[in-house]
Amino acid sequence: MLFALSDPERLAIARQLVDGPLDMAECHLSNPDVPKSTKSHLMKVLRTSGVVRNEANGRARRLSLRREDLDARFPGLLDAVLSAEDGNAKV
Amino acid sequence: MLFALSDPERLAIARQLVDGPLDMAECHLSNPDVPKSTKSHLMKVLRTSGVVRNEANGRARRLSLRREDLDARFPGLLDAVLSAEDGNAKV
DNA sequence: TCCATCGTTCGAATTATTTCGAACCTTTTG
DNA sequence: CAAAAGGTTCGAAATAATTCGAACGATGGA
Repeated sequence: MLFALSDPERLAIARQLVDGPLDMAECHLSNPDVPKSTKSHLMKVLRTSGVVRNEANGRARRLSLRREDLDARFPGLLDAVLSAEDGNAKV
Repeated sequence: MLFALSDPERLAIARQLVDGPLDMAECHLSNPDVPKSTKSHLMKVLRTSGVVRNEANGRARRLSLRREDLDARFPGLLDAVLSAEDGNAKV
């Protein structure tokens, strides 16, 4: 999990999900030109590390933070990570 | 910082320093047979990411957690990481 | 002084991550 | 039904991180 969030792009994704689920297309990367396979891979890392959920939603994909699971397993960690340095710093 | 702590060995080192500074030789790795250059490199990652301090102490090296600095920059993060899952889980 | 101790740094080899295009799948729209 | 939209997966190439031995530096003791 720490590894998944140690990448700025992945951390930024997690931050976008803090206010509720988003369809993949609504999740923005810092560089809007990365190919979809790359974006998909970023999601996969977040997914396999247990940070996000990724369920089919029509032809889209609904992404959501796995808050409960994470808070249960690592209390305080997610909050600390997501709030760290107001989102603009290397974490 | 998250990256530095996302490695189990480095996290274990950080945990050993939570109760106070230690000389490098007193810091134990899960595998006691790793060469010193490898151990030194692990420390370097922790050092350059700002997690630990490493000052000369005679011919030894005194390692210490940079608690204040880290708590100031990432409030709650260190505590959450260090206490997560009682130290035995992948974080 | 000379030598052993405790670590660091360097470079090369290994291993792991990231990145991207192409092929593919499913759902929606025309 | 065909084609477009939205994503996933696979494989290969490029990057980055880890690992280790060897060479080095400083300190402390004989």
